[in-house]
Amino acid sequence: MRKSKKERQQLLMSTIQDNPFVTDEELAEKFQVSVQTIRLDRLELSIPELRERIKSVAEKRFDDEVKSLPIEEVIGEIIDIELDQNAISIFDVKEEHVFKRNQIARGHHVFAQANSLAVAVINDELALTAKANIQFIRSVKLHERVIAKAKVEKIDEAKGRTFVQVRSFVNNELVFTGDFEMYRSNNQ
Amino acid sequence: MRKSKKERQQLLMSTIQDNPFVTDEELAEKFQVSVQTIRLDRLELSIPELRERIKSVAEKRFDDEVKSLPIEEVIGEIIDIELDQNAISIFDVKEEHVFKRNQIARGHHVFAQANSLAVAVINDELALTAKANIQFIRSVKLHERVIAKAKVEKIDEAKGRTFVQVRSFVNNELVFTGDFEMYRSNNQ
DNA sequence: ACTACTCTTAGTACCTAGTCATAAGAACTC
DNA sequence: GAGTTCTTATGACTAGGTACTAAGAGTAGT
Repeated sequence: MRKSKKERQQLLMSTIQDNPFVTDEELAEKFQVSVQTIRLDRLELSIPELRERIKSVAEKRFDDEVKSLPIEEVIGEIIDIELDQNAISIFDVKEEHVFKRNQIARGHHVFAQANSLAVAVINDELALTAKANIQFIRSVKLHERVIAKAKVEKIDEAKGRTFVQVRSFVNNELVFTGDFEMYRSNNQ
Repeated sequence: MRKSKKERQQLLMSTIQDNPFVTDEELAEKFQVSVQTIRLDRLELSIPELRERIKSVAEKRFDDEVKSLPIEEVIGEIIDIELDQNAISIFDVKEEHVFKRNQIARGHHVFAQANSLAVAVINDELALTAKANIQFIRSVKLHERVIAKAKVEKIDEAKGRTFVQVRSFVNNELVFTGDFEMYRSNNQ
């Protein structure tokens, strides 16, 4: 037997939701009603026509592409630096940095902030990370501001190594520490 | 003066490439030719009509979504996984991952691949990194393909910790190792 | 100068997947 | 049986095309 109007419209919504590429004709066939009925339904439910639906899917994809490019680029903003001594950077945790399920920042973003600060503090053309010993003390959540402080512990000119300690805080609470052993580029 | 046919078709290609949402009429206006000429050009260049272009953009987005839902949270692409045992992912180093000056991959990308593989291999709602001991053995360069292999070393049910070792290779050469101590979410 | 050829433009018929408006029949509810 | 809602049909119109035919403009070869 054919469904009631309400039932049909409910199903119509979810059908289009998970397949926006379906035409009115296909829907009419599916629900055993006329094409006109489907169109009335869409009108009542404010569901745009096939072509508009496809277009908006395509546009969203375009937006996403523009958005996801610069994410990897910036790993915190350096607000203070004294080369070969210390440096401070801030990093605001946004939607794109957290696990969706629990809003906890993914470890590699917190690491990336610390690591790139360790690279920046070194007064050299370019430093590379050789080793790191890191510890995540407590998880960082969405919208928290992480302040990373790097301190150069020791410079071994002979071996071309520099040891940097980075501590990251949220509201003065320690959330991460890392001891980095860095190559100096002249030794690379 | 108006461009030659070849020039116009070259430009037409790139114009549509970076904005598939442009109509023949807009193109005709842009190149100061008739709509029919644009259509002949598209025919010669095998460029589909606006609606087909939009549709294919939308479809690609859909494909991506299906593909990227389970993997999205992982840096690099997982190609093999046995939960609580081992996993393998590949990560191609592109322009956006390297220092411009020397084409060497930034450490945090290599770390991110290893770290997220360590998260993925754990058979649990969600794992978090507690500690990590990492070593960059040799630098990874632009266009190299990093293959990370994660191995679960020990599961401490009582403490809710899992120990994972990750080794990353480029052409069978070890470039990175990391020992990760992971929280299990039930203990979080 | 005439022919041959490419390039461009115009026009017609047709298509899909719709919109909007009007009308009328069918099915329920009071 | 009347009133209301729901469904279907019909006609006119739209965007953004395809496919095809036809004709004029410009250039090159002989």
